[in-house]
Amino acid sequence: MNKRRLITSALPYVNNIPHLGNLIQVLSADVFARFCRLRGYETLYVCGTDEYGTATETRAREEGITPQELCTRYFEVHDEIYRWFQISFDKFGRTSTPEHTRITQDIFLKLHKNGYITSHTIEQLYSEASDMFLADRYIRGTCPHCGYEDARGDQCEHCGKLLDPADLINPRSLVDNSTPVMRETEHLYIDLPKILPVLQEWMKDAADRAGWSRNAMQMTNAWIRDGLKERGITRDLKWGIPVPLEGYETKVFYVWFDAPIGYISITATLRDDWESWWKNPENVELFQFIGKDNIPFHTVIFPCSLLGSGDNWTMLHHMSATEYLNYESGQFSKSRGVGVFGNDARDTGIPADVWRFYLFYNRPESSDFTFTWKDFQEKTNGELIGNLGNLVNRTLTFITRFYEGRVLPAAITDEFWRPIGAAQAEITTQLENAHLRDAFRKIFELSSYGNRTFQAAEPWKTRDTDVVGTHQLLSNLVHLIRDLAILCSPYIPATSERICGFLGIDLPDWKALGSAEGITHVDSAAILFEKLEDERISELQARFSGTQAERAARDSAAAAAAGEPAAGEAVSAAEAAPAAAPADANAAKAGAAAPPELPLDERFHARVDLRAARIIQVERHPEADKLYIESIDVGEEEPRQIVSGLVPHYSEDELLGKTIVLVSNLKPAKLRGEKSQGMLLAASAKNADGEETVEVLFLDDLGDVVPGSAVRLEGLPEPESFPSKLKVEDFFSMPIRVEGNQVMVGGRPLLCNGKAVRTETVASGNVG
RNA sequence: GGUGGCGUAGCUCAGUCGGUAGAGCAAACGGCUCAUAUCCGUUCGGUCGGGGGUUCAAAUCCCUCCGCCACUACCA
Repeated sequence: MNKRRLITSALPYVNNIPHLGNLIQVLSADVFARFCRLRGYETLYVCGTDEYGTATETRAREEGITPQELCTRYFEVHDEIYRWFQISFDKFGRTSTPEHTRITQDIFLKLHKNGYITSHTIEQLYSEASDMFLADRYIRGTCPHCGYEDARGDQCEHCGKLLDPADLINPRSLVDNSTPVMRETEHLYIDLPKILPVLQEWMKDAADRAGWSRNAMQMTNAWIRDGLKERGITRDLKWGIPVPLEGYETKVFYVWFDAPIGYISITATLRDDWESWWKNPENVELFQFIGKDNIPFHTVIFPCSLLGSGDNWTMLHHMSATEYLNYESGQFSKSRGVGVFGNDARDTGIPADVWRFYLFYNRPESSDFTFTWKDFQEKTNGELIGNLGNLVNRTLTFITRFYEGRVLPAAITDEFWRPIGAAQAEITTQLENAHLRDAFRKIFELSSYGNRTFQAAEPWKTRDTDVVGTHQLLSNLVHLIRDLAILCSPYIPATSERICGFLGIDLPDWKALGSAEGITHVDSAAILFEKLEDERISELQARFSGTQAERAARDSAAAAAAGEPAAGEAVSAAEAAPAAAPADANAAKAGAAAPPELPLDERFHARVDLRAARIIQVERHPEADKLYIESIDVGEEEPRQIVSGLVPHYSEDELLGKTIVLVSNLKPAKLRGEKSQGMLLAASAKNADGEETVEVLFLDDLGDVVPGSAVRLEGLPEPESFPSKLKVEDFFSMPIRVEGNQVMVGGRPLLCNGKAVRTETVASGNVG
């Protein structure tokens, strides 16, 4: 009677390592799949790496290996991480398989046959030398905006502007160094507007039947309301699925078209009867677990591909779209390497079940959630250990110690079990709806109920006066623990198995809930989890702060600066905060409320994040007389661009290679069209004739100043974080003075590397 | 710029169809000793981002402003 359940989680792009935020989707589907199996549904959970596309092709080219080799390498990284987290895939596959090619081409050909494919001719750069069209990234040339000579075709790394490769001056091919020419090329498009009526027909009952999350509905409706457009589905690449159509032999499908088809093809690599899952809507329900950034692809584009093919596909039933997991005061970021990644979680030595516990206890189900190490510690110690772990431990040790481990049969009493039955029914319903977090919290309420009962009955007092009654109470609790093991097992499977081991049973299925049979004896009991101690948490928090590049820099700096441990500490603490710039609510409130009351020096210190930075490139602003555009190294992964009005005062050579003081958390601005991510500090004074003297604050005389080092006021503690987008007015409202060649704010000298920042020519004046 | 989201207790988050603002943690106090300094109970704590509107009644619906985030755009 029950339908079979087909479960997917979003295919991770193979090119990078998943962080905790990404893992939530995979883990969510895992919990749901484990629950479905325990409830007796015939269940299939598939996932795998999404491998085709420009990103992997380019990366492989850079590393001098084939895309397939690159993908295999990364596939193994993914695979290993998911294994460590005990994800119970029926199949974790990949998209670079013959099955994938076959099914993708089949769907395409049917779309084509049904008139849902159009073609348009566009102009694109072409390499005559290599006889191929060039993807945007394979072209470099001079940026028309900033004059940078090595700008990439899709975006200039120097000024950050998005480019059309056709705009590049003197374009050249990265493949063969030839000069590409414009040539017409024809690309295929999927005609979404034409499929729309079919989509709407399907959506009419699909969405409310399965209760899509609100954000999924909103986004989908907004998409459709704003009008669907034809979307290009081909690219002039090699690493992809060939387009099986005459005249398109040199093209492949664009990765977003084939990626979701991976769900299907990966199933096909697992079993020959894959169509009994994917072309069987009468008997199969499809549950998809994704992040909210992926919603339209799964509710609009992919369904359109399937519907347009005309086959009788198993369509999306339930859509579970999680919100974002943020990290400490910022966001997880793959590109910047901020946060805790799958391999990091493993390297902490904290067991997978503890991570699973925390991620589900706080699953961002209806709004974003912020991961903090402190909260991780509190929830683990308080809830997982203090509540569940303690109930298991106190009950089992009690029954072992005072009853030789014997458990009474038929220990059911209505008073004890009725609330449990009600709670279990609720938990089951919530799990059916994939409300994984609410269900999990309810399970912990049930555990708390056990602790409360234990406490109220005071068996340590009654075991002599009411021998049988007390033994019965404990037996009841043992059966409750058995139930908790069942309920928890989708979330923390290894722990459930251990608990069952204590009880001398195999993990029962869902039907065993509420029964008093099956347990006669407690075999053993052991501590389930180690507490997370303060020192360990502080250590992890420090270790995983900042970007991965900063972590590496910190490690090497720590090694180098062995003689100055204190300074090393200060630097690492300083780097931790500003990298994760976006201020959390607390910091924002504090920042807004505090300044007027604080004296100038403290206010400045709390708000302005000054950094040492090295000028690595200087050039004139093409559209301004006084402005230089500098590229500077602030110890971050990417150099920053700043613009400063120093042309009348300094030549390019006088600036190049120098180390300056940067206001690093200034809100970025555009000066004459050029992005400026910060401001360098310079002192100025007027001489007797009214002429202005300007002196940039150089740090080169202060010894080896590492780019990115903090520049701080003397004698104030390092702030925990800074405002991320300090307004210019704010900054200028806090005057920096030079007095006696010493740079001061509110009477306090400015230090870098433990030495005072000094001027040479400007003995007194203002800095700005 | 467009689209969507978010802003609720010190912290992290719930709050359904408009009907007396909730939980957990933290803090303070009390109790217990089977248990990993664990557990149980009590208390404290909010101008629901600001302002306006609709309504007998607004965290909830409408308008507007502020702040933050994501996606997107030949915006700079």
